[in-house]
Amino acid sequence: MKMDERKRRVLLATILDYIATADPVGSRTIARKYNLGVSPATVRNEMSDLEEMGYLEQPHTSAGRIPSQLGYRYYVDFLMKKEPIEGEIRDIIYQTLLNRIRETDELIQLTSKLLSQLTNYTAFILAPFCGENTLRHIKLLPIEEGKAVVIIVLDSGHVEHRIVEVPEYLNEGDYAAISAILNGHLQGLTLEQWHPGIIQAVYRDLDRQRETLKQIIEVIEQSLDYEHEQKVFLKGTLNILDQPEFKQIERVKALFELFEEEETIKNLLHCDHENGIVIKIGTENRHESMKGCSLVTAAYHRQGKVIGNIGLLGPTRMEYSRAVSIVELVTYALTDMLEKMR
Amino acid sequence: MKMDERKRRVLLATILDYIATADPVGSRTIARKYNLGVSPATVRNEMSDLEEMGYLEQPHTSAGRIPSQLGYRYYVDFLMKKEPIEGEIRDIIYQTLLNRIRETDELIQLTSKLLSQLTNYTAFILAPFCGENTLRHIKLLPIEEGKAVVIIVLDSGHVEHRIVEVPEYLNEGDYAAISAILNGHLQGLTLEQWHPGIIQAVYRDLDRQRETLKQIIEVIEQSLDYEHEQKVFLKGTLNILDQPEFKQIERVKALFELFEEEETIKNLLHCDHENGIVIKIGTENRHESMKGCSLVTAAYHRQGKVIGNIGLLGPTRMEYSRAVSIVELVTYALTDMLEKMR
DNA sequence: ATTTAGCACTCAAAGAAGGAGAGTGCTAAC
DNA sequence: GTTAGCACTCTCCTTCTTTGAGTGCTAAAT
Repeated sequence: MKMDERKRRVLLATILDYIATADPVGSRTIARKYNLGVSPATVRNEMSDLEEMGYLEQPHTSAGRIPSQLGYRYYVDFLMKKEPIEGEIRDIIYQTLLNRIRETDELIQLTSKLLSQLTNYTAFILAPFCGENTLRHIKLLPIEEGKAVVIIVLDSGHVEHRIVEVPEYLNEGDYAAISAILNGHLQGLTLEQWHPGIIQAVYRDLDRQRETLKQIIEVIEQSLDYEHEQKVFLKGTLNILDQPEFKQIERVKALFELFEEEETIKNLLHCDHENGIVIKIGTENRHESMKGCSLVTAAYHRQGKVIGNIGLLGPTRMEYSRAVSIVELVTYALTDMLEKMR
Repeated sequence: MKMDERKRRVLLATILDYIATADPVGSRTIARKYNLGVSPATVRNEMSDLEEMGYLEQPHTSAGRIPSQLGYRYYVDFLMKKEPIEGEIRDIIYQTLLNRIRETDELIQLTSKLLSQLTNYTAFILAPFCGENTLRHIKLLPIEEGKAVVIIVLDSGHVEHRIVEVPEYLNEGDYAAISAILNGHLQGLTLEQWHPGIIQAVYRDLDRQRETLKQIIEVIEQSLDYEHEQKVFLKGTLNILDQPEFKQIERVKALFELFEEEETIKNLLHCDHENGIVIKIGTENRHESMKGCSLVTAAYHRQGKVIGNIGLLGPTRMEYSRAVSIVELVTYALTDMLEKMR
């Protein structure tokens, strides 16, 4: 069977109506509301064809039709028009974010909240990945007898501190010496560039403090490694509860449990964004609990390189056009803001 | 009407059975399962009396009885025996926590997770409050052109860092000078002890860097103030979904929304713990969304002073005896751990 | 004066029966 | 190719009935 213009119009009308009402759509409704200029009977024939082609399905005979996963896919790929987003929303986004470009984490936090509020779906953001981290600067500062804090400054500009235990007899000179030696050996290196020789060189230069050095090296390692991990920000989970397809607690629970698995979320968001936004519908997400959910994902950039991802999760019946427009807008805004923070 | 021994036994049996099954309890069940040595008819009379006294209620005539809020209250105050907790659980608690006494936040995080896992309810912990924070030490370190990090060490041992923008022309001497001046004026003071004179003194000593100082003073202020705020740790929210009383999405949503209001949670947990554990049943929590929920709370101490609270939230039909025992155990363990961390 | 057996009564939950309504598929006419 | 007409299907809603658990009351037993 071949797709023709009228079939496309019927499919589009069915999908739009179902997205708006969540009720199976009948031939009468379509003929009346979406003035196609044909009678319900004709629409009926077309719908029957569309069902045979796999784009529509019937919950049971004598209910209307609902879009199948394939139907949504066709819609998203060929029929959907991007919703023109009012300048108002663009303004809201920029105004909300512009005042908060001090700390990356805070910015991401805010962006994900904004995204979920604008759409009433659930927003994910993968925090910016700054490539292999190299160590710019280390400093060991005393805080009290037996305790010190290691300040770790990464090349990305990220700063971190960790508390370590140190011998009580250390004096100011010792602190300075330890800092200097660590800087001397480790500055400018990524974790991958470390090798036993370097660590041994550190110990050789200051063997008296072997125990302390060991601890510090460990926290630096953790820190380089940790920053290498992309944090996941998640907002608007409760929006799910407003969707009629999530009336049964079991589905909600399954999904919420999924939300707690960071690794899974990352995998869901990591896909090929060469050509911009990617939409994954229902089982395309390859995850039992995601059945009935769609995910709109995008990537944001720095200097032309992908550094993080944005995701928006809703029911398969989600308002794709609006979702895509807003995700796009938020992605641009975030890219902008991160550029400004440099 | 007077409470007598047999009434108490009937009430206890009803409550225990209802807690175990979540089904209204009939006279037959009680007479049979909880061998009181009397016939169902007698039990029926007693139950009727207990209903009149307000301890039991009927969902409808010809259902069994369920405990009223007052019934639970009587149970908790007079009938409940603490469940003897096996040493096994004590061991689990200590083993889990002992390896993690490096960072307070991590310890609290882990403790709340543990509490929720052991009980299958939702666990809250208010992070330790360390009294008015005084500033022990400040240090300003350069990180890159135009950026520096302020390291703030509080008297509680807590360390924090914040990034500030600085003029690009600052040299090493300037950094040292700024650090020294700030330390000189602000060391050992709480936020309350700050006054305009002190701030002016800082500016007088280093007026050239007025802009930088202003920023730094602001972050110190934030930091002292922020640490003054008690963070709320929340774990096991999804456990709620396993309870039959939370079949309707609306109730779940109301409760989850409550969970996002930190202030409200704090108010719920802050109550008079002079005599140990406090149990608040249903509307005793004075919060619409908490209808049908009970909260077992406790306080943990340092040097005899309350520094934080622990809460466990379940349905009013919760296993109070087990909950209380475990909350008690976890509270002791946490107090212990924090003592060791000093 | 309690306790208990007996029995009528009540009520929710579960099932059965019967429209109503929305929607379909097919056929025949346009 | 399109459409009117019509029989048919299936869910949903309502109403009715049945079932069973559990009660409350009364009168007899202890």
